[in-house]
Amino acid sequence: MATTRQRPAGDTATRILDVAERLVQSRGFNGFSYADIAAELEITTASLHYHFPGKGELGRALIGRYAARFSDALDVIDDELPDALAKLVAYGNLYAAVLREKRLCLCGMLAAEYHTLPEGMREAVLAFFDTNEKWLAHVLREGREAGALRFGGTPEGAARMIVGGLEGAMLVARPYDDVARFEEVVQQLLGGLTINV
Amino acid sequence: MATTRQRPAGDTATRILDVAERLVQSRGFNGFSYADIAAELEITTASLHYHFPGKGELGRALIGRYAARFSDALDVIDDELPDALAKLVAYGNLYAAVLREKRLCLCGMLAAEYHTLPEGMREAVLAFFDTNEKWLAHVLREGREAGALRFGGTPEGAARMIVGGLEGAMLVARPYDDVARFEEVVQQLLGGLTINV
DNA sequence: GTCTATAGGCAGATAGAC
DNA sequence: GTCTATCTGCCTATAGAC
Repeated sequence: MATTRQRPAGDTATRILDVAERLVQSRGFNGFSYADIAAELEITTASLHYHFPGKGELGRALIGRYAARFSDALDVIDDELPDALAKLVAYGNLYAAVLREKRLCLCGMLAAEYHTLPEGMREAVLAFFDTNEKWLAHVLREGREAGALRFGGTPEGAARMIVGGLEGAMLVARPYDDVARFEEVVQQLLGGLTINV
Repeated sequence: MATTRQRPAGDTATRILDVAERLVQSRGFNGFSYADIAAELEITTASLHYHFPGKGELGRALIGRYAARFSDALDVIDDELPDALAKLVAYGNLYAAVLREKRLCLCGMLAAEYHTLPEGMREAVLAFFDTNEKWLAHVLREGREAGALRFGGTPEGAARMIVGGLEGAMLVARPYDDVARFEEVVQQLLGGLTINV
């Protein structure tokens, strides 16, 4: 108990990012305003502009934090799970956890709004997908070489199918408020890659 | 040449829908305004409100027209193509045609913004997905019974994988402005359903 | 049907006091 | 760091003339 703490956890900038992140993932970047964040944190919009001068800066910070967190999760999966299929299942669970909070993947949402995003956010969205596809392609290649996975085409192609499949499954499942619908698709998707179909 | 025709095709309501449809599919429902449509058609926003009292009414009309057009396309596929795999390929081509115009599926875009949509639009979005999944499930079931397709799980589950996979592949491919990326995923996705993998 | 004019609200953003 | 106060612009929408 070194620091005197206000109601919610973290410093102001962190709390702003937390609220903004949830708003973007549930309503979209064009579906919320500084006023929404301010009201929830009981501060003024002027204070928000002190921490993040403009909405574009806030958006870039959001993607940066989200991508770093995701990247850490991939490292943990690599460290803790040996075989390829288990890694893919764990990867799918990352998405399922987001959907359970009635959110979309941050970058999936931003991909939909891509052409309206401020400069700087767009490149960050692409970098997120690039990182994910690269990680998946590596897992898929090793899995196929080890005889644990079977698929036609390149590992990169299969990686893009998985990213697209998971993003799309979230997109469609969320309006139904039905996580089972998502998990069913994941099973179908990964089942097509296992050796014993 | 019965009717005297202005510059663009169709009556005013149709032209409004055409422009609005493109704007929603490229920028999102929260990413355009009546002013955008008015400027493009060189009329005033007041005229827009004459044809569509509010943005919600416009949105509902957009989904209705889009769903009807899509449904017609499915009927054509049923009439013209006999075997299941050909139908699935044709189905994928419907999406590819949209992506080629740098758009998302109208209802895919609206699914992302789902929780910000006016009442009345949400149900229409769900109905669109329901229709598509039902059609796909029928094709998949018949294809499997005829020995043309092979997949684990239920036809409904496989149908949801296809809808999610196509929607997500579009979502991710569009920022890269790369239709080949989309087509690659479609091939991978449908390839997993054919008998000769 | 389309216009001018305008209402009323909310958006992102800034200056300057404390 | 957070506030009050304010600006400018855009948003959806309406009244009423033509």
